[in-house]
Amino acid sequence: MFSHHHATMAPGQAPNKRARKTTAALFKGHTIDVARRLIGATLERRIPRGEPDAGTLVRGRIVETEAYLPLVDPSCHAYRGRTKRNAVMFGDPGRAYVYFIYGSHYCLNVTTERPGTGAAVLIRAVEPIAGVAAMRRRRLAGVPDHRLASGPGNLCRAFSIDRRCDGKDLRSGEMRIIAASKQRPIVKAAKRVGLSVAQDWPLRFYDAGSRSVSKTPAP
DNA sequence: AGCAAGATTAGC
DNA sequence: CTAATCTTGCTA
Repeated sequence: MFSHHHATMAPGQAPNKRARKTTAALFKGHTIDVARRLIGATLERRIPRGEPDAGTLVRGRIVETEAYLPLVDPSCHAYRGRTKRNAVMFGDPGRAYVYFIYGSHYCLNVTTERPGTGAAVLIRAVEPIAGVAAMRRRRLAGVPDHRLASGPGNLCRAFSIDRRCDGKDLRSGEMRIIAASKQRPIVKAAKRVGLSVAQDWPLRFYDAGSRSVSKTPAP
């Protein structure tokens, strides 16, 4: 079916040195920089076997993120130390940290900072690029294309992301993030959503020109 | 073992 | 504005 020279290369991965290098650099540096840099990057996922649309490549352009800072941020899941749930936050950067919330939703994060330091960036919304039909099948009827993966829970639903994805390396494989190759969009900052502490910290970043940015609750 | 809270969402 | 829904982590 696929003929790759390297066994670790995932189907659909560009065998391009420059692209790989840029992608590796995506997760380096401070959490806030990573959060900004992720705007305009591509989230890509291959729908797992045994599910509807298995094998389909689903893709979206990241348009909204939130930074959860190391050490000083009381709203960061790592703030009160390492637990079973947040363990991957304390591991290597560039991994998926996926958690379950409110009894029904998953949220996808990218781990940041060096091993031993817990921090992450929440991916809040992507603009669908490919696999729109597969996304739609997972979502409620009547949702317009541009809102299929808008909001962290909706995004995970559309991309079939759940706790099985926790700890996965996002640089390659069936779920990965590819750095934006061309120009970066205008990135604006705002308060993070849904918090009870550190509510005013301007650590939410979004593409001001995208319709796929999530609708935020009124202040 | 029991319990309260939660990085959300859809529906009224 | 609020109910839904259940895992996690903390306390006893």
